[in-house]
Amino acid sequence: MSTKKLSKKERQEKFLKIIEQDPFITDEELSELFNVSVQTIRLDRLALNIPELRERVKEVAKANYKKVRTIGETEIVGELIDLELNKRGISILETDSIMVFKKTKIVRGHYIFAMAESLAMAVIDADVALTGVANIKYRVPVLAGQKLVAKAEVTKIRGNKYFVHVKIAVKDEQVFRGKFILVSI
Amino acid sequence: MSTKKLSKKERQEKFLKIIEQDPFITDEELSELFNVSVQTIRLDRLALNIPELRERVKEVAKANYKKVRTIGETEIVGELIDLELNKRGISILETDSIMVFKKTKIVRGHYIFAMAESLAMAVIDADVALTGVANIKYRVPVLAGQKLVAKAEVTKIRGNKYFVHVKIAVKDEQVFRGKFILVSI
DNA sequence: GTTGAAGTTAGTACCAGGTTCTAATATTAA
DNA sequence: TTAATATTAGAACCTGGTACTAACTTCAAC
Repeated sequence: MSTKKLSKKERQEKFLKIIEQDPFITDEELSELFNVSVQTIRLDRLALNIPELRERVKEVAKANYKKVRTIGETEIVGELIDLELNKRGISILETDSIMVFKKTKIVRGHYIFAMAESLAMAVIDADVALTGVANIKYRVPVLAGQKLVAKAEVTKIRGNKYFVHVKIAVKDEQVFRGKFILVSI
Repeated sequence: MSTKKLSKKERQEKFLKIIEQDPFITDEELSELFNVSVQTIRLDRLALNIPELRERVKEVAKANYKKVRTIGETEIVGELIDLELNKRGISILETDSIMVFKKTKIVRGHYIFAMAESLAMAVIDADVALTGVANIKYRVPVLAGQKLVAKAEVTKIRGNKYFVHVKIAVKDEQVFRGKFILVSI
């Protein structure tokens, strides 16, 4: 309830910021905030092409629901396209802008790591596996939008220890390599 | 629209799974799916304590709104609680159930890796840094709910290369250690 | 000061996806 | 067959809107 009234322009500029910052705000709350009628808020939303509360909430929910399912819940980061158990496997991952550092647009290392690690896990024929040791090297920065191709190869199996090499490339350029020792439990 | 009718019990068991898998489904769609009336669906929701569609969507949105800000957008995974640039840093991360493998409830390696890597990056006094090489070891599995404390130490600086050791512990038990070589650009 | 356009407010009818309640009808088990 | 359980139906109400019409305020320009 800011007491002084802003001009239409000022209000609409602030509007955008507020909505971005808090998509969960109702028209009524906004009308109190700006000290204008609900109808004015709705005209503003119309002018600024901002969907109603419920649609905004749904957008946030859906956008993030996907994300949880890619780096959170699914058992593999990237898409498995070939697999020969205990021998080799290939997965691909389309990088996008949510994976990057804002400043540099370079894909954050842990996405690449997650891709490699989960492929290494998929490729070994064990019910449950844990990464024991990993030795990795990033060679070239990856930019948003580039398609990563990961190839994993099982090099040695000793008891419940699996030695897996993973190489990730963009086109023909290797951007990452890592050696993993996985332990099945 | 499964043609055969299930018993109340069977229906309610399936109900839970469906809602978990797709929180965006309306009562009407559910009623068609189960071949019962909308009222029955509502009684089921009441019995199972499942909130209405809009509340479910809001929950997903809110839960993930936070998460995007931790593993998606912010530059550091975990909470930075102490920092001496170019020397050392400490961060903490409360693990939760979305970070785990479903089967084992063990925290997925890349969360731990992301925590370590981002702390290593935070601790060096460079505008932008990339991980060049990392040498890591997971020692003990981490379970959901455990609080991770990461300590990073800069051991050497040579030109634009920074050598950082990161140790992560749960209480007094070390669960992870890693050596990172970061390159500033 | 008057006028006209832009900006704001008010009100009505309607919608989805519900809640809460009462009451009637089906199904099933004893 | 009957009692209990499960299911369906319907009415009134709710939130947070859309879409539309109409009126009222401001304020700048003449």
